[in-house]
Amino acid sequence: MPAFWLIKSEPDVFSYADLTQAGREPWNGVRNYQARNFLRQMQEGDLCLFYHSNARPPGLAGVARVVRAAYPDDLQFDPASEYHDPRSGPENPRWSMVDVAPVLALPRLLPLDELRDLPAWQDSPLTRKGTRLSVFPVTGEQVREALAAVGVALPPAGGSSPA
DNA sequence: GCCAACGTTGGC
DNA sequence: GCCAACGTTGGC
Repeated sequence: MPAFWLIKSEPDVFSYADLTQAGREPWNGVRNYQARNFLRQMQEGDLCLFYHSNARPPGLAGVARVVRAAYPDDLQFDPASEYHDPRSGPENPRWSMVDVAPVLALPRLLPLDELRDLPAWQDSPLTRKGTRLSVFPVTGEQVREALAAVGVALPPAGGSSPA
């Protein structure tokens, strides 16, 4: 039974369309412990709602799938990277990443404003004021409601099974 | 271990 | 571009 997550990205930096084009992408650069801990819980096959933050409007753009579970984020070792962490070394990697692949582009962006109106989204790090967490779990009901709002169903690619 | 200063996130 | 909220850093 796959779990469900939400991952944020600024579309100016990396959009869902970019993921579609890339086919697969390491989800690197996460430098927050709570988000990292969620990354480490991800399993291959888990589905991720792909959220566009710092966008107009912000909202859900697509669904992605975890295609590789957590492994060390290579950018932390790269002095030239803005994500370099001098406290981290190959023997004591501090930061993790997963690989994700596109599953489904939503037929239209589902804006944050509409998400706020959905019953299952009343209590979420996304809609809670002041929360900036960029990776967190969502419920199956949240996924179902969000997809229903744009007229699509849970993609079978995630391995969702009937009850 | 406290806490002020600072940096970042992200909606507006 | 503004700014509220929050995480991290570092002096003590």
